[in-house]
Amino acid sequence: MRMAELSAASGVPVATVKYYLREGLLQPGERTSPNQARYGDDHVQRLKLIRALLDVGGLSVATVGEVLAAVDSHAPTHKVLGLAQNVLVGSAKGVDEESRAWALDVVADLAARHGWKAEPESPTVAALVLTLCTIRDLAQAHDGLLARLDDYATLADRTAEVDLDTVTSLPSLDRIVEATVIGTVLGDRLFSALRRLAQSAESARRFLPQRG
Amino acid sequence: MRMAELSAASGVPVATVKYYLREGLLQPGERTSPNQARYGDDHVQRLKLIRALLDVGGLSVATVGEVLAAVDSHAPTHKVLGLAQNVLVGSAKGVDEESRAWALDVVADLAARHGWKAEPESPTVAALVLTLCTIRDLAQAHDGLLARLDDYATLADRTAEVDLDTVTSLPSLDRIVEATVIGTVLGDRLFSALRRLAQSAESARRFLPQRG
DNA sequence: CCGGAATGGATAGTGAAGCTCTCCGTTATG
DNA sequence: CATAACGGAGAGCTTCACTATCCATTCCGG
Repeated sequence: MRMAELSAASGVPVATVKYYLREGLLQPGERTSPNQARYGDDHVQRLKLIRALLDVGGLSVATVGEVLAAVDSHAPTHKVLGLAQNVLVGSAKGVDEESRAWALDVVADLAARHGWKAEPESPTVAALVLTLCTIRDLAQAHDGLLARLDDYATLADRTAEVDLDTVTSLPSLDRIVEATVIGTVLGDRLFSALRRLAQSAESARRFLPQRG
Repeated sequence: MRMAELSAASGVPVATVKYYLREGLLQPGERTSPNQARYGDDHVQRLKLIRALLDVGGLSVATVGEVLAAVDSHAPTHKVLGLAQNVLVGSAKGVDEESRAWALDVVADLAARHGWKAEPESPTVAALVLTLCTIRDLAQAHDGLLARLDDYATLADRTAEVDLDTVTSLPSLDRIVEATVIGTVLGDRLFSALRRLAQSAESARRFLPQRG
């Protein structure tokens, strides 16, 4: 398969494929001459994954590069997931030390109650801290939301169980990390859409007059 | 409060405040002269909300403008939430008709089983359709994930109940829509971080050797 | 085996987004 | 009354994700 065919098979323009090659998102094809290369089905698959992470997952090209590099290097799964979480974080800038300490405390408590391991340096914890600080600063639904953190955490536990069931039901252990990345990034989008539909229905159930 | 103080109080640079004024995200201050204005605490609050939606929520300036306009116009809550969902959608371009029909079918079934109302034109359904089509196209965890859609939907129902509990526990009905927006946008980030931590713990529980 | 098309690779350019800078004439302030 | 800050408008800047143009080399149909 050559460039034009790869482009046709994946739906990604030739110029864009070249760009992904330059950025290291896509591994170079197998050389057949000093300046010719051949591509395979795995390149098509990889391109689809890249587009999914970019378009649906909303990751940046740089983040996709890091995630894919981690996937290819057979890094531990949790590390890859942490990188995928980088969607939003950017180092939690602009949070003052007092808020940060408070949030870390909240997270530590929560983690202890739910048997989680919350390392303060992980991107996930950073994201959580930033979100908690922002909620606190906005103050609107502050205590109400914090009082229900445990409820959310319990639901997160259940969701994670389903996530792991999904992943472990996969046949090929080879692409399991890749599938986990897909599940994580697209799973977030999926769940947030489902949650919105459920909110709508629940809201109607509570506030609209009963019929029937 | 004048421009410089507003900037100091909110942590947003003067030039950026002016930019948000131009874009209509922030309502103009109260005029004290033909070309002087005064700002209040609500402007500070609004600026914090804008930054939260931009930085943590990841919405675009244009989307924030639409969401805030909807909030200010006392539009129905579900409409405001639909707008906030626009984070990712962009019209679900590039999905062929067959995939689209399949996904709509899946969503309709799911909605029927869970008592949801899924209008095909809503941004939420569009987001769901795009995500489902992408998952199907990637094929990796395809059937495994689809087989567990109902599980996720059930968890989404539970989450929505907690969401509604949080919102209805608020005292001031005035800012309830605003609080709902915050809860929705930041709630997604919050839940996804919790889910990641829970996944990590669950993964360790299943795959690491027991200790103790 | 020859000539036009396609290829890999490099460099430069494009357009959108989100600010940021500079001016300007006016107005508050010590 | 000087000077600093103000509101407002426009242009400029930077980053990001592509996209377009070149070029020398290589493939491929006749």
